[in-house]
Amino acid sequence: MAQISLTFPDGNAREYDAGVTPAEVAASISKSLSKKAISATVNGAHWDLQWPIDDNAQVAIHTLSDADQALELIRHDCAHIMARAVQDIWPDVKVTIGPVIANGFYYDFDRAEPFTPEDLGAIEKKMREIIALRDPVRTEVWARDRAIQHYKDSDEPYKVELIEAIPGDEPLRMYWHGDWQDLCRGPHLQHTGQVPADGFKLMSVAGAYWRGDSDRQMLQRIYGVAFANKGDLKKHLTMLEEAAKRDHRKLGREMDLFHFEDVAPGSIFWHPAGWRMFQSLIAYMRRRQDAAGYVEVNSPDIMDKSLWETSGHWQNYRENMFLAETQDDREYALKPMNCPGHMMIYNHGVRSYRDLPMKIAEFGKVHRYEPSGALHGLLRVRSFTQDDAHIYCTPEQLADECLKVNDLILSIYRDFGFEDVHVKLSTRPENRIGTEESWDRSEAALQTALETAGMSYSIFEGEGAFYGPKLEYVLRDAIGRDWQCGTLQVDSNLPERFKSTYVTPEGDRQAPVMLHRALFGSLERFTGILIENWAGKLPFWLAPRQVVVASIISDANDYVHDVVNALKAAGIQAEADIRNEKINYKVREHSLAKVPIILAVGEREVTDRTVTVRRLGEKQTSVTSLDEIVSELQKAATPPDLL
RNA sequence: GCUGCUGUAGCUCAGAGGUAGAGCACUCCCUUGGUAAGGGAGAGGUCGAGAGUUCAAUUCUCUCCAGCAGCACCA
Repeated sequence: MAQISLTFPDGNAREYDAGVTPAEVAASISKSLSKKAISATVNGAHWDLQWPIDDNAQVAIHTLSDADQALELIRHDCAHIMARAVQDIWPDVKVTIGPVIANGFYYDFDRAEPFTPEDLGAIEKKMREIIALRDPVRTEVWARDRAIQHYKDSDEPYKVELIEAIPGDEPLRMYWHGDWQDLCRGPHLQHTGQVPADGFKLMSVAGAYWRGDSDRQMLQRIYGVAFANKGDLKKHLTMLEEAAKRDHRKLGREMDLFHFEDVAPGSIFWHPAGWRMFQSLIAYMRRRQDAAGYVEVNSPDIMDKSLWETSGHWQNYRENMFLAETQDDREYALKPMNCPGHMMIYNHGVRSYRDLPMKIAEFGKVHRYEPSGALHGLLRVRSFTQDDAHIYCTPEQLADECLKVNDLILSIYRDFGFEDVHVKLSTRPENRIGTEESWDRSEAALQTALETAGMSYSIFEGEGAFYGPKLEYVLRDAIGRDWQCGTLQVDSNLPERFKSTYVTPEGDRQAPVMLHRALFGSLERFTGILIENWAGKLPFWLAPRQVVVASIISDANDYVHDVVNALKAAGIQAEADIRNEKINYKVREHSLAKVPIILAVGEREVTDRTVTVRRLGEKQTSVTSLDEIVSELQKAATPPDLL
């Protein structure tokens, strides 16, 4: 038998027979390693302990203390153990697929009756029994035909379909533990007992389409989370609780920011405090765009169908547009996008190369009939306000304009405390319009902007819009969640459809290049993200309510109004609370409403012209003169771009 | 849109085939209290909408509407 040389992480090499498995290698090193081993890395590939190694290789044996490999295997084995548990309890359930996902795993099943929350408990119990069996995991490579026949015999139609969808006739890998068997790429753990019995939890069951296709069978998906130990699981569950506490729908109610009604699903009723915050965002963005050379416009909300036919929206998105019925014979639609309106503004009159770049911005409210199941608080609504702008420029200006947008986005996100920003670059899809040269130019402009700015980005091949490539800006919030907000898209479609031109220095007419960009994206959505990011405790300049001045005794009520007036005169949002309640009561109520500053005034403060300051989250109070607190809060109320 | 679950007072929730209850919030009275709920009284609900079964439906059945979780979608 041929000899091969395996090199270990410490640099030492040893000779083995070709076809040796990592399990045998581990055994040759030590008995304890052989017991603890879970998998290996062979020449960079994650390798099952049972897979043979045929050539010289770099080999590392993993144990449960190698977090990356361990978590992947624990989660993957959990999915299989769950499927086995389900088929143990309900033998007629059909299995499909069960991959590893962030923090855990899922498995999709086909079963006529729905799984109930009680069922999840029973499945968990059965899983722990399987783990306790410490069943060895076994794997074999089967010919494709044999595998198909096997699944036909065992009446697992989904597995048959999966195999038939795998191209070529490469052999397939089968796995077993106990009598239970699944088709799987692997790798897997050594035995079921390596899954920590107290490190996983089944979370929920929900519908999911077979193969992600909404035209196909709806399956039942059971989600679970799994970690290396009980402590990590608990940490994760605590994080979920923390996220639930930050839910902007809950905070929106508690802080009295907005609400929804059945008569307008997906549309927001903004209350005074929420609307103030919303308007602060618009005011901020208006200043930033003004400074960056944008001009603001406003285009009609309802326009004739013919405009939407010209833009192409009618053909592509008619199902998702709100239509307006009127007494005349014309058909109108509520705008789902601002761009066609901006095209009309651009096209009104003759544009010269001297006018470019022309940056048209609008805080336009767009309406889209989103599928009912997609609606979610402020994050996915049917009518929302975009901080939308379109940049018309020459091909030569394109790269520079992309860079400018990128810089503006980053600078703005930084003002909101978002430093961790990732970009997704989506390139030309199969189904597209425009010349290869214009795609080359557009993609290069976006990529160059990212490179020049030193951005972290990933490329999504073929994911671009049919009219041009796009960037999507993803920011990470205070508890590590990612939110897609800004977007920058190059468009060679609309200028053509609307026959837009500019006069070149030579006196010719040429089509401008057009950029679509939104920085917050949807103002409504961004507001929701900010609420969740700050858990409702927004920075003072953005806080929906800033100051409550509360009287301790009714004799201080007049002075309360003096203080409120002084604050208001300084541009601070202040309210009086002179209700016939004790100060404890007032402090509790305003603290729960997350008002950042409570100023309490009683007999002493009236006499001394002072206030007692209580800051949200602090128990300690301090006494300050009225003048001092006004100037301090005035500074705190200044938006970051005006500091 | 699809699968499952849910819908009772402004909010959080209990309840039962014989037309409803709690706490908080609200109104009034007493209380003027120094930093997370002072006391008392009162008002408030076609039990999401419609239809069916029944002597009787808020409760059971169906349809619709809305919400929640996920999937699909997101110009």
